[in-house]
Amino acid sequence: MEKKQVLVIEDERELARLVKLHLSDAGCEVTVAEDGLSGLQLATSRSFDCILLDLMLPGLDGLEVCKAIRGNPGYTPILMLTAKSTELDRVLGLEVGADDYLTKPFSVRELVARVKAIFRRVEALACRGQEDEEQTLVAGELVIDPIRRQATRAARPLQLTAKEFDLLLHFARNPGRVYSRADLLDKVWGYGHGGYEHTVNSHINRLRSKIEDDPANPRFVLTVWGVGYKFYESSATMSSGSGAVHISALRMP
Amino acid sequence: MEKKQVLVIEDERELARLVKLHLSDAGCEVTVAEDGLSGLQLATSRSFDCILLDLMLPGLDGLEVCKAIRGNPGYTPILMLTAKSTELDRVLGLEVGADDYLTKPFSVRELVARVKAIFRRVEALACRGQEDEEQTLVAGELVIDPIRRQATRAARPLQLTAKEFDLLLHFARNPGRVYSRADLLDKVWGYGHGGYEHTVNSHINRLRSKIEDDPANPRFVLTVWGVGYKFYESSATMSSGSGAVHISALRMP
DNA sequence: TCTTCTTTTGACCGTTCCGTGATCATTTTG
DNA sequence: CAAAATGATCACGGAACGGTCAAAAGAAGA
Repeated sequence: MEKKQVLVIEDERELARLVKLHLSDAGCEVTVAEDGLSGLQLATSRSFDCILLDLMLPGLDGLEVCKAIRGNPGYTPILMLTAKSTELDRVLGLEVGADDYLTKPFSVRELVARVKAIFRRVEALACRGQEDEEQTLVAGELVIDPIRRQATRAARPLQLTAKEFDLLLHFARNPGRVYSRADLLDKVWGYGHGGYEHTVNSHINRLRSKIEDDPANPRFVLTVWGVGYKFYESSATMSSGSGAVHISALRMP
Repeated sequence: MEKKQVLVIEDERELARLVKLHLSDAGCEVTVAEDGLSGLQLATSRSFDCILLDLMLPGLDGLEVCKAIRGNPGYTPILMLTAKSTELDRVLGLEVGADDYLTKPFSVRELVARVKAIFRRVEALACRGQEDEEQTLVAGELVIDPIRRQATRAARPLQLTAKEFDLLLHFARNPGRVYSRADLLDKVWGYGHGGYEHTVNSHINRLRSKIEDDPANPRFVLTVWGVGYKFYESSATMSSGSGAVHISALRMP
């Protein structure tokens, strides 16, 4: 499984550093924003698996940031960090759409535990607890089952060849990420394969003809001019999500 | 690999002796200080790879020592030893800049494991570079994601060509720094590209037309007359200053 | 071995993008 | 204030790139 992407919006540098350190230890890829605005912009510009949000921020307030994030499509769990533990804050935080809540001072250990708990909850809902390698992937109306090596579109099974399937699987496991042809030759064909990069073209072409409605205007496998290809990344579905899981059930009681 | 230098600041002689023994076994060079003041003096007079610091010390308190060490230049990981696990470790993690903490009683085995973990982190940090390469950058309302090769302004994705994106990425990674056209040709086009410097003009122009509100009065890519170009540097005025982004603008289209 | 399916290679065409030159605007210098 | 130097803007042609299709080469199965 890819590293979990965590966004930390926190202006106290020392705390941010510490949190980043320990979340990295826990196997997360951490991005830090030091004020509300840049945090909000990051959150709306790309997808994360979890957002840690300080309530007290310079400039744009944490509550505002939270509201704004929730105003956008897609659902990312938000863990709020607050200075005071008054009932008002708590209610406010949850009302605005935070999933969990932590009051300062807290131990970093506890914070990491809460983040992990969030991931557990997401996985319990989204996945069926299978091995990551065997995880069935969903992207829009595409479903890719690595075990059966079977992909379907809108419940209709697709007749993909081995390379086509490997290609699609690799893309679907890394949505949004841009790969050069050389990268793809390495990852899908295997390292040190002296083949022509043009070969990739051909396979992309045939893959598109099978999975796209209109291969000339692809919706899944997109061309990045002068660089390579990338797979469509839906901001509305979760990275590991099976279908459009609406996670209001993720809220803590 | 050279032996790691560890400083142990601990007044209980028996514990200090035990810790020293096991850390030496683990291949560390251990120095012991028996009170806060001498520990602090040692920590500031020469460099260590890691500091074990007891919270309860005669004379100068552990917290004070930690703060004092952090007040000095340089960064040494600090592992704190605390007596009770209730309020203390919470305060610890936040207020002062400890990297990790252990609550007494602890097994020496665990302590050694923690110290090793700290060294792992430091090393991972040192031979890092990939993470920085992949870091998403934020500059005002611009967000630049190298992995996806996608830049957004106020959550709206920008359609940049390969060269335009590379140019922007190079600028964003070195904000405030002035580059001559020749520099940019070297860095973005590649060393030994016999092209005209005027080419850079053209690309800057096109880039501006895509990322600037008013390309004639650019806010991101600035001209330095007679020299070249530089990227805007966020200053203290950034969060509230000219980059007045309305939150409503951060709604996804 | 033969057949069939898959993969690779090659050739052609359309599109996009980059580099260049000409021209206009702005700043600096004398 | 004028001339010179530098930068901005724009349009165009060529080159690089990607898409497409078909044929050749290779692999798998009967």
